Amino acid sequence: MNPFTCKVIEIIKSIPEGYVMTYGQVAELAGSRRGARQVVRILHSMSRIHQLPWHRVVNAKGEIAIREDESRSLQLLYLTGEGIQVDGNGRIDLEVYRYNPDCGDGV
DNA sequence: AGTGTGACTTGGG
DNA sequence: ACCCAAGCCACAC
Repeated sequence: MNPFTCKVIEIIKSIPEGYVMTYGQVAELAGSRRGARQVVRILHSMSRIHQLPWHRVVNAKGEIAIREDESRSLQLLYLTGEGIQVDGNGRIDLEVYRYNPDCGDGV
């Protein structure tokens, strides 16, 4: 397993309850700004194995990235269950719920 | 080996 | 605010 994958997993596991991160954010923290798609693949592949909170990962628009499937409803349920406000289109206020490991605690 | 696709991102109209 | 196009990377056929 390459360090990038490992980092991505660790980062996603570090997302606190009630907060979300974008794919690009995770990828950048893992060391690859262009790795957003790779993050997606890792989530798809490892979420079940590593029990990752995949529902706390959204796209840059702050919207639930997944297509219209059961999983999307499940993610919506998880997010709202953690206290995150999601609108009818599955959109989230990134300015409010975005988690910054580098600044979220110190600032 | 080449082509197509995706739970993405950013920039421009 | 919304829609469209181009860029990127890894995997599947």
